[in-house]
Amino acid sequence: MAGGAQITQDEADRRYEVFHTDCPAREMVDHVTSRWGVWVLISLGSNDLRFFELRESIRGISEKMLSQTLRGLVDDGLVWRRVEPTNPPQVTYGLTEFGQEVGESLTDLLDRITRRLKPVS
Amino acid sequence: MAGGAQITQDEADRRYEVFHTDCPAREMVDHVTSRWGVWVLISLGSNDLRFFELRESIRGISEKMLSQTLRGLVDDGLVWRRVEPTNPPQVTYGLTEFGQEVGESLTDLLDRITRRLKPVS
DNA sequence: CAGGATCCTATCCGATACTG
DNA sequence: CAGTATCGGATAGGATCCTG
Repeated sequence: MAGGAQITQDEADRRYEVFHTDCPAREMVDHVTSRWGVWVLISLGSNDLRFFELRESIRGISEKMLSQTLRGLVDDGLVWRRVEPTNPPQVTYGLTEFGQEVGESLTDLLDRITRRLKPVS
Repeated sequence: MAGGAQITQDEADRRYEVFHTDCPAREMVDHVTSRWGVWVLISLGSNDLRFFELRESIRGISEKMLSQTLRGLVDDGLVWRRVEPTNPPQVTYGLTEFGQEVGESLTDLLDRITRRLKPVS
């Protein structure tokens, strides 16, 4: 901070809106950064996955929370859902364009943290 | 996904570790993406702030959650805390180097979401 | 396989009151 | 100003059982 962050009043105003309780962006961020949403979005970043694949890749998640989280992300337009009417049924999830954008940020966040925590590895 | 994400087995293995329940990186991500942690880190990204400035800039946060969140972030090494022994006392918070890295990712995430939600503004 | 429904517990979190 | 302490309600989330 020493240098002093120079921002215009306009930028400050825009930023301030975001912190308002009923700001739609804030709500979306809260969804995206929810306990399990983060990991679903990161998981789907590298591959489309089926329900059980997600459950197995995200250690510790319950089926209830996985389906609940997925439903929320689909509603938010971050994740798509494709049902194959086979027997047994197959349901695949993947990221929409928006979801990919968001997922990249989250993966970047994870990478930065991982790098810090394991300097040598 | 259309292009197909090519990752090596090594990369896949490394990524997999992260999803393990007791992975330290995962715990850190959970802290960072906590309900209020996100907004504290983003707020401090542009300026060091005092307690009441944070409380006022993050609409809807209670004093309890603010101090609790700050304590956690300080413990994690993301935020520093400076006490001026004046009367009345002044306490200032700011981002450590690590906190700045993380904050940048979060700000980037917020920007992407904001841009999506207001295509024209 | 992919979930929905139910029950129940842990915790989050806000409101309020109090302290240095 | 910058917190802490306590209480109680809301909600997240796990376990289990059940279904198409």
